Amino acid sequence: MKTSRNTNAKSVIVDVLLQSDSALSHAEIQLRTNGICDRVTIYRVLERLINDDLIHKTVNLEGIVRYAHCNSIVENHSHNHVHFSCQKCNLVTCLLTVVPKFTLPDNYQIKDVNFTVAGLCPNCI
Amino acid sequence: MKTSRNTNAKSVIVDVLLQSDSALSHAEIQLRTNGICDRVTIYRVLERLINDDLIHKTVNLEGIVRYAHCNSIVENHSHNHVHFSCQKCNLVTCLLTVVPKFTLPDNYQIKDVNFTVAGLCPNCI
DNA sequence: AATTTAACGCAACGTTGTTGCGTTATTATT
DNA sequence: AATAATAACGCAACAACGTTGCGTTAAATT
Repeated sequence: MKTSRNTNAKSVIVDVLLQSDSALSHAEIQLRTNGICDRVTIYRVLERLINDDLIHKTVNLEGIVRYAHCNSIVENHSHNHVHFSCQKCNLVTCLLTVVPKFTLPDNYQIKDVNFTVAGLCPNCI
Repeated sequence: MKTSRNTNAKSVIVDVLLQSDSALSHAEIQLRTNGICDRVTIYRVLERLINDDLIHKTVNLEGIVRYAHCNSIVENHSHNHVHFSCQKCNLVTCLLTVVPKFTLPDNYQIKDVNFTVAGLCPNCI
């Protein structure tokens, strides 16, 4: 069985995400890790962290992928909350309390979800 | 005022989208238009069609952007329905009847929305 | 301390999307 | 129907994003 090892790159990237209160793109993470590792490594670490369920991935309306740390306080947490993408300051934030309600037709099997709402955040109104 | 002209590329691309019952990526549209125009033109036409509100854009969990024709039957239609992205057949379909309910905290101003649910569609279960 | 193998760096590549510019063709006007 | 204005086009070039292969490094286990 493949075990996930603890490496410098991994812990630094987790820290970067923990310290940020908005979701970060690969490029933004690369900036904040200050050349601690290769960009390919960042992609691979992010993939690993998603598998470990330490972070989750979200996509805004332009197709830009960002990553956010998971809410580790909640035990069996999921990622079905709304992500708000501000069109002015460009920050993407998790609205952990906003969980949309919907029901799919029969015979659809849900595995994952991405809810993004774009507009103006309170700071930019 | 800039008016949107009717061109061959535009009508062919609209037709391609009308004839498809799933949302299509730029690459998929390019294939189906069979070299009728340059790939840059496709991007520009798609942008125009979105402004004309003839099509809408959706992004799946991997950040792949796709386009779907709008439901022209409904007058003041919006695009707040769920898009289902099947992880097996890779088709992205509009579930026009599935409109999630949610309420944002105060002082958020919604401009646009993207709801994507990934999993297995009825054909692939 | 030695072994196993996950993780890494580097180079290379493919895809996606954008921009500038000269040319073409649609639409409006005469 | 001919002319004028300009939206749309093709082409070339480029930037950003993401992936893969391969030899090397360093965690974790024995």
